[in-house]
Amino acid sequence: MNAFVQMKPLTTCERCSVHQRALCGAADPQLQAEFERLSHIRTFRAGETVVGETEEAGFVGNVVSGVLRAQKTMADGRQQIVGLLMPSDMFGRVFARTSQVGIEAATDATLCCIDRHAYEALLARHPELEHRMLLAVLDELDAARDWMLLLGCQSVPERIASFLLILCRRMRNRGCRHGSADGRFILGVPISRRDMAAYLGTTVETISRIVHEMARRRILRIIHPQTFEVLDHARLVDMAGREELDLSETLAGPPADRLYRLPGASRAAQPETGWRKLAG
Amino acid sequence: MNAFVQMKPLTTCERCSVHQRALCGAADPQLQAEFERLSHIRTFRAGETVVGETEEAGFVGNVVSGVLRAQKTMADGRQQIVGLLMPSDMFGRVFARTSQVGIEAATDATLCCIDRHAYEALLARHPELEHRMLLAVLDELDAARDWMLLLGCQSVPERIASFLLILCRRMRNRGCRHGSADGRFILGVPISRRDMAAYLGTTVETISRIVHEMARRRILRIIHPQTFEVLDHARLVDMAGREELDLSETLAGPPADRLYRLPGASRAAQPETGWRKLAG
DNA sequence: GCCGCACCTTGATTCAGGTCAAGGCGCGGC
DNA sequence: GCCGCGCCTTGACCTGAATCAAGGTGCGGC
Repeated sequence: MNAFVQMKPLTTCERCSVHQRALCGAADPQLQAEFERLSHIRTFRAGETVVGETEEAGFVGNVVSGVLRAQKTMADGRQQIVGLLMPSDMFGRVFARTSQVGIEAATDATLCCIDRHAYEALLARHPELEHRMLLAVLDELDAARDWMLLLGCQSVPERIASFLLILCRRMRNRGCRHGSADGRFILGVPISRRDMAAYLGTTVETISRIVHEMARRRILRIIHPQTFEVLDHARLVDMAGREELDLSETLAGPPADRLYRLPGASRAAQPETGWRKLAG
Repeated sequence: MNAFVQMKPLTTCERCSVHQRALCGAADPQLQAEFERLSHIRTFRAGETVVGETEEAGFVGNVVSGVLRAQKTMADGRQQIVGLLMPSDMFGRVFARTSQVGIEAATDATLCCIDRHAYEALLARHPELEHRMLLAVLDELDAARDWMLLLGCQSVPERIASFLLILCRRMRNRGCRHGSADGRFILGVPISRRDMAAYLGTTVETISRIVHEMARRRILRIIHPQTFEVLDHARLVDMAGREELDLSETLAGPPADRLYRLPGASRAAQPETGWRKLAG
């Protein structure tokens, strides 16, 4: 495409940092104009509630910057974070009064919001948009099931390693090839220990202990409570006990067409405990 | 509608027991004819694999009878069941080579199968079908997140009580007002202890202990390892620690517009242990 | 009937990780 | 600077549930 074609000034949406990744970015010009007209930017401070768990949200939207947590709370206050929403991720529940998932800002955040009913109408008028939405929701469902495996089967050290690897992958997928320019891999964790605990189904104390043990073993270095340097990626993968989280091929070059190994022989094998198997 | 209108003989699909509940049942006549032409019935014996976890499934479909388990397996053999599929539920993953979820028959099962690509083509040609699919997948996502709360926050006794309440609800939703005619509530658990353990993120031994303890406390009666009589529904709800699983209103009559209580004061409250709080 | 197998139960023991308690650290406000 | 608060860390201790180890039970096959 010729550069001169773009002489026309960019619209607000076209200048949006997540426009390329979000659903709205794939829309045709007419639909984009509708998005432009219907959506508006809202900002939230860390800790503010975007959508209460039990309230009917009037709007849905996309994260433009910052991180949201999607969480569920039990009557006695126990909480589980069921998803971390990063820039370009959708939030909110269409076609239902409520999904019983609350949305809060985990960091200061900028959101692109759109009235829920207006968005539903848009989906009804634009099957291709609804199709892309279906693909996105199917991916979310896959991710949720993956997290069920983590919560149901993995030890806490394995969960922490898996979480860090997923953060690594997300960073890489968003184009940050390394966290730092000099080839070291700096990993920023965008949430507090408390949120990590609520996401991983554990406690802040246990996370602190395990992260420090990982530092003692030179798997990572703690630069700051929320900033690590990954020193030994291979052992991090080992620790996660889940080869599909291995990123080595994306570090080394383009991914080979992956070969998935068969499940282990025993149907009810026990975990080789995180620490025990990594003699150290 | 007049009975005479139905003089025309029913098609195979129209005679299908899940036709009313499944996606295909909502289709217009022309689309239904396509379903009729493209789908075929397959049967599986308990334990057989419908779709391997790592293989590309050529087909998707609906459960007609029996129960399937959707599961994920780690390299060392640990397994997590991420969903139980009952009659009228969909299985399989459209628009992806694989979703890393295996499907196995938990009981003998009859499935209505359709070629995946044919189904995708159908979705592309029929936006109203795709819309209904989106609604179904959104519901599945809600359910998956609910299960994440169970796995991440609840004690094993709470999980078991929640599971039994969910089974009660499903039975009721499918129109079985009581499990038995004489007003007693008989609950058939359609899966083995092993599958319950893999679904609830625990072990068969722990399930056995807790179920028997529940029997000792007269919360339920064990008629058979997979058949219980629910004796004390209220204490079962208490034990689950999750009021939204309460079915009393559906037992008593039409649901009142539910009032959801606010989350507890403390953000990191601890569970009152299943047994302790039910002094017994 | 009897065997063999899969599934379930029960008891003893262990241990991962939660709980409780006590600081440390960093940072914003005054 | 100094205070106070929120967040993180660390240690001691406890316990819920996993693990290990026997049996029991029911059922299909022969």
